[in-house]
Amino acid sequence: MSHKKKVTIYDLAEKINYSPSTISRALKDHKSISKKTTKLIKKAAQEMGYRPNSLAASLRNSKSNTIGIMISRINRPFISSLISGIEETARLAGYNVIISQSNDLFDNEVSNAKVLCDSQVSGLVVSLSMETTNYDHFRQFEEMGVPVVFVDRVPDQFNSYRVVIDNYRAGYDATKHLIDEGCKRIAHFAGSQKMNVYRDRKNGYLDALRDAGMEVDEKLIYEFYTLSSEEGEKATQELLSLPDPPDGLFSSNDTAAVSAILCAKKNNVKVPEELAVIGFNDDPVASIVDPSLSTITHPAIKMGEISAKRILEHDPDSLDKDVAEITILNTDVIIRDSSRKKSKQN
Amino acid sequence: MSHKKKVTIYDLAEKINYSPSTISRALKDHKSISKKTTKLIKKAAQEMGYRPNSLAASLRNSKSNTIGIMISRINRPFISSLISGIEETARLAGYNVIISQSNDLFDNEVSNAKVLCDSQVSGLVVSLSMETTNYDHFRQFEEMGVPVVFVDRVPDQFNSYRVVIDNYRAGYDATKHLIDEGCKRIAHFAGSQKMNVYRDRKNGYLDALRDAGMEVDEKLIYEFYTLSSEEGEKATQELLSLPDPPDGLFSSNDTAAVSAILCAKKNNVKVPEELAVIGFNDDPVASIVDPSLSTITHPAIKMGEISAKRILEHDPDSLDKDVAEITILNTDVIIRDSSRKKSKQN
DNA sequence: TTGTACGCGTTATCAC
DNA sequence: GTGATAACGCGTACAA
Repeated sequence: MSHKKKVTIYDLAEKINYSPSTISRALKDHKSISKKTTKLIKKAAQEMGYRPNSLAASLRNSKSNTIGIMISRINRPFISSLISGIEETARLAGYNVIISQSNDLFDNEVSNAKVLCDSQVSGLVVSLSMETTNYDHFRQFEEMGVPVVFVDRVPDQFNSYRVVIDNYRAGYDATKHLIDEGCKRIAHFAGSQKMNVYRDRKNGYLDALRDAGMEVDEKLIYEFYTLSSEEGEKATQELLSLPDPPDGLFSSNDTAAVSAILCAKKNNVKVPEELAVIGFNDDPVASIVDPSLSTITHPAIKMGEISAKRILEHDPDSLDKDVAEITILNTDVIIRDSSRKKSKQN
Repeated sequence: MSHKKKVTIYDLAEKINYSPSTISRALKDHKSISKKTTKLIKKAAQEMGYRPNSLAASLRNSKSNTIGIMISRINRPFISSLISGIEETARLAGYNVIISQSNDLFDNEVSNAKVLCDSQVSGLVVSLSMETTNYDHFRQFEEMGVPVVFVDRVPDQFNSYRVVIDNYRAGYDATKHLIDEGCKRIAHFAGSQKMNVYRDRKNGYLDALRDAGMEVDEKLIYEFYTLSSEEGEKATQELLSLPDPPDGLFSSNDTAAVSAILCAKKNNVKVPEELAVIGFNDDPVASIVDPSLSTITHPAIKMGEISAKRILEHDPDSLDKDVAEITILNTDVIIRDSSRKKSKQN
């Protein structure tokens, strides 16, 4: 049982006595081919089971109609939704999507970039690894005229498309919410301060405190590397053991926030009465944990859609390469039970 | 600022006075090229910034070193972990990974299959859409000699690689566990009976009941389409309103199981005392919900790794196309608080 | 409106 | 050990 040989436009040409070029043109509805021949050719193509060889087309046009995605890990709610948004948009435009994970390691990111560049992707969507502070490995795309869109975790100095949320504002709003609920000592779980997202959120937190005339207590601020539940659990334990424990907590992600809630419960500390908690991302767990977790929305799918669109609509001839096009999306505070000290349900 | 032109092996050849073929061979450590020239050529390639054009190579070899993935939706815990496992394995072997979502629609699956086939993927990993009962769109891969690996949601009659868990056994074990905990009336949330996974789990459930001499009550069995939390909530409400409500529930996924727990709590029905619950998948929410949800493990990453390996190790010359190679992975019952009627903590 | 001829970058085959 | 040549399948000036 040998494999069916592929039918090419040459086979078609021979079969119905047209030149390969006519076939080629007809197949993509070129104006210069008469309706009749076009129809004829398409019919023949159908009958002979012709299938275009996109590899050949890509080589010829030196563009692959493929969007490359570089992320840390796929199996996280925010990331997988982001990818979902990209894929959906790309597919509708006839683009494929290649993914590669860095596992938050810089070296992986660099080698993945190389692979994707060599694969001639038409564009790249990137959410940086935790370790990345050097962005030279993205230059190669620039040099090839391949648009790069940074999403969420973006570099500070690199001219390119950027799709982000207003992390500062979100951090500010989250903290402000806790203040409004009556919190007097608010702790913060921050992520690596090398990353824009965590740095901005922390700055929002700090400014919200200052604007409210509250003192910043460094003992209440934790800088985590991964914001994992282990880290969250440990830090919460420490916080609750303080002589003057916090009565509020703003965590830069939901994972750590949830672990804080669970840890508080275990220590018989009432949430939200004794410790109000707000997280970040609105992961599925946020609405499941008891009490349900207040959090900040993170429009993952939408960010994915926009990122893909940036690439699809990218004009290669556009001048002004020096202008960074940045898109900032809104976030909302979702108030659930974990932070409702005053206001009661609804 | 024009784009840097690409350096080809011809440029290299011209520059250092060797033929393109020698360059080509040296670059891939062909035996017949002397160590010295190989070294020389590689050095020159480095200096001139040569980058291989994988598109051209793919065209020439008519293989793309790319694995295509077809799934329903990326942003679900099981699926994203599955993809993560595939990607990791593929990348280490120098393969790329293309993903496409069907959104559980048959038509999407068919058109995605066409796109991936035309993209000349070296292999395909598929988890079927909810609607799929016809598998003709996978024939085209067979005809091209492209290996297809079905994962988790697999067809009943299609000779191909298959990577699955023992859904029957898992369903049996889950039910048996509830029986052992003393449940007398056990309800079941099943998924579409067109899908192997849900059908097998249900059969396991039924047999476990029978083996225990318990009667099967159709009123306690729900067949859902998506096993969403909405469906779970509604059904739980109905179950709890029965004159003789169940005291146990085996749900074919965690999403519906969690909604059942929440619904029970809302109705002041004690879990597990009055209603013991066990789910399926071990999603992150399972350990967060209160009481924590007993469930069945679903080795997503491992299934992804195995699927990728099946493709990487596929021998195109292998005979016996008629033999389906099927891999069955073990699952475990994870006992948490939602089902511990008798045995107390630890 | 259609055909001719060449190039995209690589690699396999056959020579030397 | 190395070189010349012909493909892989398609698209596109240029010609007719």
